[in-house]
Amino acid sequence: MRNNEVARLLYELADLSDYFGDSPFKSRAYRQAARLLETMQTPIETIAEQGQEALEAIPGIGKAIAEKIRTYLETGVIPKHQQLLAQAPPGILEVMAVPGIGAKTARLLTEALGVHDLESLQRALESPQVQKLPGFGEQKRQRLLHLIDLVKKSRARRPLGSVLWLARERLEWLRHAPGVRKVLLGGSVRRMQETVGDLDYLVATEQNEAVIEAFVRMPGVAEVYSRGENRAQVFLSDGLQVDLKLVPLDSWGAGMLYITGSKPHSIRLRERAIERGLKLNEYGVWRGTERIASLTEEEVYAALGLPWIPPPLREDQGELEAAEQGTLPPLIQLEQVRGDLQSHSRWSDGRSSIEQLLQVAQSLGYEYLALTDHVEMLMWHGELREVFQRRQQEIERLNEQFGGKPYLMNGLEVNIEADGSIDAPSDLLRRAEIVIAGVHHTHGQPPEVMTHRLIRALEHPAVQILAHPTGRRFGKRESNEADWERVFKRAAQLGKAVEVNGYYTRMDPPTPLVRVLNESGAPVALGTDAHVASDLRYMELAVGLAQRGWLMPERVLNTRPLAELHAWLQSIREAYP
DNA sequence: GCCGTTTTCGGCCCGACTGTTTTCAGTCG
Repeated sequence: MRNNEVARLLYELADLSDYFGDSPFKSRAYRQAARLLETMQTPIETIAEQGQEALEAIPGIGKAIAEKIRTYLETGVIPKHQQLLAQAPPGILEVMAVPGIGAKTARLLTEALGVHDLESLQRALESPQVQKLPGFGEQKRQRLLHLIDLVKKSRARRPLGSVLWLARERLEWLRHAPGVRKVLLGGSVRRMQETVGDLDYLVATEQNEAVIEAFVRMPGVAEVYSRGENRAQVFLSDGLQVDLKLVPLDSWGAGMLYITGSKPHSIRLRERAIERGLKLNEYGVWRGTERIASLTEEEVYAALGLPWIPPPLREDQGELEAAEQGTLPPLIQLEQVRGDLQSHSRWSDGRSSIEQLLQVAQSLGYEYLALTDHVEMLMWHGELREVFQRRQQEIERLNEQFGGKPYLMNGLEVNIEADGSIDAPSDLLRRAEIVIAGVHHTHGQPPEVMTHRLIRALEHPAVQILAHPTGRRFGKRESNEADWERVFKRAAQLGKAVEVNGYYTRMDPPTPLVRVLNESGAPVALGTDAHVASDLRYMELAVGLAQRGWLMPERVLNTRPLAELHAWLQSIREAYP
């Protein structure tokens, strides 16, 4: 699947187009097409095979972009992109990535001072000549010098799970700051997007100055990028950007909508307002100078003729159409989850004891917890069957001691070998209460090979759940490629489940594939893949991801009471003598 | 560059902040 690489090129083309002063609507079109590609479930090459007309049929892609995509897939380059890249200074895209340097400023710096990358930008800013440029004063010079360091430090998006809980601590800190009436953590975090570029907070207040002052003095702030009456932006010492937006209390709902985004969702809503002779901004919905809605999100959506749309769906991925037709799905909720279907203890590579896992599961109010230690790692503790036996005894003892609250399931996670076979002996597979299978080595096989491998694993009679389907790890490994529609459909035919994995560096499958999984009809297992007891909190991430994939509670195994879950496991087990 | 039961031409979301400016362009979310 080459969607992401085509998208990256289109983003670059957009920046280059801005740099050379082309119409801003042209770069907007490039960026929209790029975003479209990133969120598409179907490989763009599959669509391109059906001809250029098929590409042009995608809304947002017209003749010119279709032609570029087709040429890229055939030749590996987009001529226009190559041409602009050759004409532009080599490192200009990283220069334009510095906050505060856009296309115009970059162009000016290049033409006047030969700036072509971060190094030459730094030298130019340290030289006296820069202040002779129009619009370049001492303040701007200092500010940009600071920001270069920040860019070098870290502007990459981070996994949601690595910032979510810290972001909430900051939320509580803000809640108690003087003058704060209401506070919300919005942006991609509220939408439960798998990665986060910055933190966005909304505060309702009548004391703007006091709140802004508290915000920029918050612990961990390294750099104040901007501060005004109604908003401020800072960078933390680790490079993370944090934005604050202030609204009056009576604009709370409109403000929530604004701070939550996503941008394409907001733009669609504003266009919708215009169609109705209205205007939408962060202060409300307006008919002329009269404000007709603003207090709650529900009210604002209603003024635009729509029901409230849950934040994880606000991506302009069909949610507005569904809302209009009244077909928004009732999404799975965290409170409906009765247990966790993947966890690891010290019996394999986990760092908590089974009892520690149990205690956290109990504090979460779970009915059950599946212990799914890696079968090949049990051997670290001795002879495989003997270890399995001792582990089973410990599980039974704890179930007795705690009265089955939560009930511990004696499960196993097994490897899917390169050819799709399963690495565990059949007698152990029969004794395990739940068996999940995942790819842990030989990643990156060709899609056809991986497709057969996963389908063969699903067809193994002992396998009940396909774990972390694509194998991606943020910052380490891209998703494996396969014909996911076929894999998930096969799972559905077999009545077997596919996992939505909430471990913070996995979040697997990615959102677009959760949508494919949703369409397939296969049962879904939510698992945290906990390796420490506290990791069990990642269930929230699994649920968020499931919501982004439009999953409804009845599709999710974890919403079932233990007896029903056992019945489902048994129904699959019966085919395995 | 895309798009169209008002349009195939003329639109394309809306507002805040910065820095330097004698009223605003550039940038960003």
